[in-house]
Amino acid sequence: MPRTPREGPRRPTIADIAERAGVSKVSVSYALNGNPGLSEATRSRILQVAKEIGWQPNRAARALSAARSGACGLAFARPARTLAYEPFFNKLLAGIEAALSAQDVALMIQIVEDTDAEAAMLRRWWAERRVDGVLLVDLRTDDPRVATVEELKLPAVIIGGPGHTGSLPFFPGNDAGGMHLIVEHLTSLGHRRIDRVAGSANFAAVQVRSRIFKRLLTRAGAVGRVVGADFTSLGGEAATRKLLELAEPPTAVVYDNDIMAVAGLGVAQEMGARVPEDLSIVSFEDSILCEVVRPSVTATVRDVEAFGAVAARALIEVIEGREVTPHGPQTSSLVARRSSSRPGR
Amino acid sequence: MPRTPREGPRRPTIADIAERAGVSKVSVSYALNGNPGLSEATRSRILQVAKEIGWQPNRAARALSAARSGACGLAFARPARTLAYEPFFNKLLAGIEAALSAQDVALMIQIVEDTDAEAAMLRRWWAERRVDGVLLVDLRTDDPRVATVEELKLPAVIIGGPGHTGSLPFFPGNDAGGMHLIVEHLTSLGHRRIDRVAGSANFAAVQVRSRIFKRLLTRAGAVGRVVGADFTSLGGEAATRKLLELAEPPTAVVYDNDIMAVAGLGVAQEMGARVPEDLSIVSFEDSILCEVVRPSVTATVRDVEAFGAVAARALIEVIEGREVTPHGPQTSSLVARRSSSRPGR
DNA sequence: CTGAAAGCGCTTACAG
DNA sequence: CTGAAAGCGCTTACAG
Repeated sequence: MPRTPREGPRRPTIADIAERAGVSKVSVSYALNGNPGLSEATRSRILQVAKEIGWQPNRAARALSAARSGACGLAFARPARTLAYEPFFNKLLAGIEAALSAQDVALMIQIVEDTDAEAAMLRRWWAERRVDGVLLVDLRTDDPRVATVEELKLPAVIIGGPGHTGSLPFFPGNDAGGMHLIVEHLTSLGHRRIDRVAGSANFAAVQVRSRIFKRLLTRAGAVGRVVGADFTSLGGEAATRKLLELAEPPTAVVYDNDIMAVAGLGVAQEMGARVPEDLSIVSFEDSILCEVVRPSVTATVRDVEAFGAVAARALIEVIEGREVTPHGPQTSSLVARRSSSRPGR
Repeated sequence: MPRTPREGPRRPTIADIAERAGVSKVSVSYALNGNPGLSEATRSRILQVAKEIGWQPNRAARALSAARSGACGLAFARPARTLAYEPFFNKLLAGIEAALSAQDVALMIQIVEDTDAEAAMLRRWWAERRVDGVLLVDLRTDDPRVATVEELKLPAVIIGGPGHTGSLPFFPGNDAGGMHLIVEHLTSLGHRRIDRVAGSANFAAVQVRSRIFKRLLTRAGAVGRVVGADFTSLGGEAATRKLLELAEPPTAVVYDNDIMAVAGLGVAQEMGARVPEDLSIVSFEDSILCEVVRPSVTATVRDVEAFGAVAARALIEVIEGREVTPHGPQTSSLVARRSSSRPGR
């Protein structure tokens, strides 16, 4: 006895449309794809029938003949343990997703441990024709993904940069601008000893921030040290402790993300520092974390959703072989909250 | 001039394998799919060649002939504004993703505004043969998705329940158990007036919690009111304000998620209530938010990642037409932090 | 303006 | 144990 698969309603094909409209399958295909060479009357009749019977393209068939999957991929390299809390990722995902689905492109996602695993994943997606293009996030300074997509000629767009982007189009996250806002905020409050707890050093964005941070401090006649951490709360705590135990502790600390900033705040308070009187704290990247702690944390804000949407639309351009219009960095702003004030009061 | 598509390396097909191995394409297909009826020698030679030339199946071709996409879908109904902060979603996603990719199944995701849009999306995925099955999360009491997948006979698994699950397999999130832990914690501390700030009333899980909450209070000889909110910080704030302004304010409040709990904590403190001396606060659902605020917030914890993985594996069973082994609720535990103590001290 | 043919890369019966 | 045929549902040249 042949196995009886679950049936469910029948899914109409272009053959059904052709039959009902009294034309060939080819004409149906032409009408559906807006191909010229069909009378307006025929075309609209076909489209009418397609709508009536609720036809939707079989994606596999279309992909096979058109050599296009109609999907884009986002492989996200994060150690499993850092996954729970990711406002940046969520917003980015929402923006990408919205832009893609508006153009009827699906999004395929995969979470991997590191960028090497991600490069392997990209290779696999390519080999399986699963995706027409990919978005690359969290660009590293020595990033295997760039060479991989270049080699495969897989359409790709980098969310991040500049630097280390190879020949790929990239969308800078305004690291320089954000850092500028923060240093300006603190120096104008009177701070002259500003330290920074940086994210993982192999992130391209972190290097950009480090460079601009030094330059801005010098220009403002201030001094500052940079302690490396890894974007986690534990890293933020350890780095903060180290800084506050120095002979000449800072009057302000800048953190490369919200989670380290909030962790640093907790440690500072435990060590008896009053925030902001003894120590000002500023986070590069806003989130609800910065809002709910006491004192609330001053932070830079950027429209991450829009950022993701712009990059996703650019990827579609690349896939369709069009030129990508170069895009300036995201605009940032600074939300001054209770964790920053004039030093020593 | 024909457009020259970007070339890149060539992707080998089973025809290439067949040629190099000196067999027919059918034999290759048999070998690749572990189909019997091939000598061991032939099979291993074919697999060897496939590996050598780096063959990967063309997913579109396989999907078209096997009527299987090799992908599952997760459409996530959330108003855009609540998207930024979602530890539960992130953990669930990580668990689902890990389980699926371990079995070589891709994950397709889509973010939509509400469950009606999600039902429409499911219908579309089905019509396009984009997915072989779907995961349903955040089950509502009047959920259009259940009827939709039943009608389409689209394999589906519900993350949540019991109740409102129709004929579909479901994986309960242990709402009863979590609530039990919380009420037990508070009553054993001596609380007798325990209120609750509930999540959106149309969530099936919220209704389960409400029912068990009442029952447990009665059994413990305690009293309590339930104020509805919507899982957002604004909702949590308003509800808390309302409760604390009552003639007989509670000595403890239970919140249906971390974000409302933390928002409630802030409001309570602003209103002059000392936490936990005047008011104990407990969150149903732990997250870093509960850890970073002062006082830190007592919360119930469950292994959301494992939860997602179990459900995803069950979906694969359903897709393959096997019986789904019924699964008990997740195990929960309670992390007692600083926000809860004996009342009135 | 319209249609018959070929093909995308696989899998699934079926015959030897 | 092995292979030739047919077909999945589309699209893409090409001929009328």
